[in-house]
Amino acid sequence: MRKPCCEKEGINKGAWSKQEDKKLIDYISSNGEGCWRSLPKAAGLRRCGKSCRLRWINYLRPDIKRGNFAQDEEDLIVKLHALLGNRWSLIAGRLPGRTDNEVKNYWNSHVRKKLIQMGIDPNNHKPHQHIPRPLTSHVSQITDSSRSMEEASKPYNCDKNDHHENASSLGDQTDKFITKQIKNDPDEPAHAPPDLNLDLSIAVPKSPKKTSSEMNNVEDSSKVTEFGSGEVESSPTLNLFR
DNA sequence: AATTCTCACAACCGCCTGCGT
DNA sequence: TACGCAGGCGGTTGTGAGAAT
Repeated sequence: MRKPCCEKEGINKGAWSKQEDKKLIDYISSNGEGCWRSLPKAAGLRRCGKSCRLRWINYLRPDIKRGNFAQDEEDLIVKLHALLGNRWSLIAGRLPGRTDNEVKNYWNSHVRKKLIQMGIDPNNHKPHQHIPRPLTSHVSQITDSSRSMEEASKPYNCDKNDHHENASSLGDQTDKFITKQIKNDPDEPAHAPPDLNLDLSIAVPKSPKKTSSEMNNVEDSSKVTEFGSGEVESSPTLNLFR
């Protein structure tokens, strides 16, 4: 039997109040992010440490970008998802000011539907076999995506410093991993949109996480590691951005 | 105006990994 | 090497707001 991460009794759950937010912000401002387990008590919060961490990381951190996703952000999410699958934290790491939870929610509520409407299976980024694709709208959307992608790539190019700053803080492994996938295939240099800032150093993640869900997704993982010679190569969503 | 439905998003839960002992 | 703990991650659920009937 697994021990609970914290005592359940006397612990608040659900939405955070402004007072709670303030306590958390005040505490972290003066003490920094420390031991999440002991933080609630020290900060005078009746919350689980995990809950505090989540609240801080996803909503209270000063560098969080709130609001709608820009078209370029959306395009980037699609591309990264084609590369990485449901590795939301890695994807979020490429989106300055965005959190994994936010990216995940956005994917599930917006992007998934959009891809499905376009006749693309959001899980593998391949065309649905049995869902008839509305040709006209599909084409128009592709055109639109291609167009927007050109624009989308610009900010990442222009804002390289900003992006790099973010990337460096979010783990070289992610960057190295992505870069490897892209550089893996010398014959397909256009996997990453030319202007997209996926220009990162090379390395293989030392121990790719194999969660149970990923085990179910072995095919997917292999696609990622074999990117360039595998099926992702023909990913329609990636094709959209070529 | 009231009720039902749908959607978006905040938050929780359980599992996994890394690290210290 | 084995074990326990803390942090991190992804999947899922709960809930409130707005739309539709």
